[in-house]
Amino acid sequence: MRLIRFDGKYSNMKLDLPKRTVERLSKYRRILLGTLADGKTHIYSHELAGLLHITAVQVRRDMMLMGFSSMLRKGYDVKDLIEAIGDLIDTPAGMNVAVVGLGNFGQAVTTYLQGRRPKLHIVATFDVAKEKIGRAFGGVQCYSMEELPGMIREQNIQIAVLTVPIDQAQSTALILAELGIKGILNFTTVPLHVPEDVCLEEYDMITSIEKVAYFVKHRGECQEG
Amino acid sequence: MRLIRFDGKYSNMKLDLPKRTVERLSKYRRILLGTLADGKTHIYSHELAGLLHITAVQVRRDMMLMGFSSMLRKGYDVKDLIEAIGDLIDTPAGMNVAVVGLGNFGQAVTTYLQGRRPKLHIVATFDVAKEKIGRAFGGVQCYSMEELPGMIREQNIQIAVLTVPIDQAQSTALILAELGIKGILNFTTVPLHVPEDVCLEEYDMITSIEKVAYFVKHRGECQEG
DNA sequence: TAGATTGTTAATCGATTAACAATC
DNA sequence: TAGATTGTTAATCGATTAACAATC
Repeated sequence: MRLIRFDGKYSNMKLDLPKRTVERLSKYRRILLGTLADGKTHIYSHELAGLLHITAVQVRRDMMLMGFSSMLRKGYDVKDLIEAIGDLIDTPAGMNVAVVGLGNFGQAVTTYLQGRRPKLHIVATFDVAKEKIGRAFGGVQCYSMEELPGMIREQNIQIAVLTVPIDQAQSTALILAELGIKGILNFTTVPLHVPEDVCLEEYDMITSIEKVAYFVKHRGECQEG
Repeated sequence: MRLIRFDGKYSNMKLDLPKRTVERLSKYRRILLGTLADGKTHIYSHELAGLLHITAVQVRRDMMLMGFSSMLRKGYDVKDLIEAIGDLIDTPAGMNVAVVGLGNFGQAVTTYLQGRRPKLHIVATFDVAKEKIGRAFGGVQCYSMEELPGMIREQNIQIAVLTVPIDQAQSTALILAELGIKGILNFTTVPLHVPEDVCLEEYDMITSIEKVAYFVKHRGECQEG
C-alpha cells in the first residue's frame, strides 16, 4: 500500500510500514524534538543518522517509505517531519493505556511513561492487592481487577502494559483480549499467545541479558540499532 | 563457523549462532525447566514449538544450528537439551552483572533479576544518591559511582544494566566501556554508541509502546515471537 | 509396513545496503 | 560548474518457511 499525494496533503490512511521503520520513526521523533529545542530548523539525512548511529541511506529510505520528502537540498524540515511522524503514529485524541499489575515493574513503567508522550495517556493501573487499590502511583489511580471491564469500556482503553506475575500472564492476556484490548506490551517473561487481531510486543528481560551473556562469552559483535 | 563432532562430545568453542536463535535458546531453556519439573523426560519439536508459539521447523532448525540432535524419534531429551543450552550461554563460573542507576527501574530490574538465573550474578548496584549508597536493594548492595572502577576490577564484572537518567546514559556507557565492561543492557530510551567490542542490547520502552500504538491504529498484524 | 518425526537443503520473505541518476 | 545531497532501484544479507529424504 503506497502513499498518494492528494491536494498537497497526504492520503496515508492505510500506509503500512515495515516494523523496523516504525521503530525508527519513534526514535527519529524524539531525537528531532531535541534538535528543534536546540533551534535547528533543518536536518540532513546524515546528521539524523549520526544521532541514531545508523546510516544516512536508512534514514532516506525510511523517509521515502513514509512518503516524506525534503526538497531544496537543505535537509529535512524538522518541524514538518515531527508532525508527519505524529500523523502516522498518533491518533488525534490520543490513545488510552492501562498498566495491569502494579509490582515494582508496573510502578516503574507507570511513573516513567506517564506524561512522556502527549498522545499516550496512562489512565489507570490495576492490581489485586487491597493496599494498592484506591491509591495513586505516579499520578495514576490504581483499581481492582474487578473494575477492569468497566474501565476499559468507559475510558476506551486500547493498549495494556502487562506487568503481572508470570503465573498470571497468559490468563490475564486472554482476559484483556476478551475485553477488547487491541495492543499488549508484555513485560512478563512468559511467551504469550493472543488472538491475532491483538498486537503483541514482547519484552523479555531474561532473554535480553542472556543474549548479552552469550555474545560476551563468544566475543561476537552483537550491537543493535 | 560450524560445529564439529569430536569423540562423542561437541567441539563448539567458537560456534556463532544467529541472534534470533540465541534469543530462542534462552526461551527454550526456561520452558524446558518447567517441563522437567513436570516430570517429562522427552519433548517433540512440535510440543516445544507449541509452548513458544512458533513452528516445529524453527525448533528443529535451531537444534541443528546448535548441533543438538534427538535420536530415537522419541523427541529431544529435556535434561540434555537444558544442559546443551547452558553450555552455549553460560560460563562455568557464571558472569557478574552490575546495575548502574538505582531509580525505579534499576530497583525493579535488580529485584527481578537477582537469583533468577544461576549463572548470572548481580553483584553490585551503583547510584549517586547518598541515601541509597550503603543500603541493599533486592539483596544487592548499592555503591557510589566512585567505587565503580574498583568494583568492576575486583569482582570481574562483565555486564552492566544501564538504568541511569537519560542525560547520563551516553557518558555512563562510555565510562563503563572504558572500565572494561563487555556487555551493556540499555534500559534508557537514548540510542547509545559504544566501542564495537562492547555488546549492546537496547530496550526502548517508548519505541515499544509507540510501535504498538501504530499497529493498533493501522489495525495491522504486529505479533512478535 | 505405514505413520510420525527428524535433519537438512532450497526457496522465500523482510530488511539493509550498494549503486547511481537526479537535483540544487 | 562541481560538490553535496537526495530518492529510488537493484543487490545483498539474515532469518523463516517449504519441501523432502531419511529414520525409527
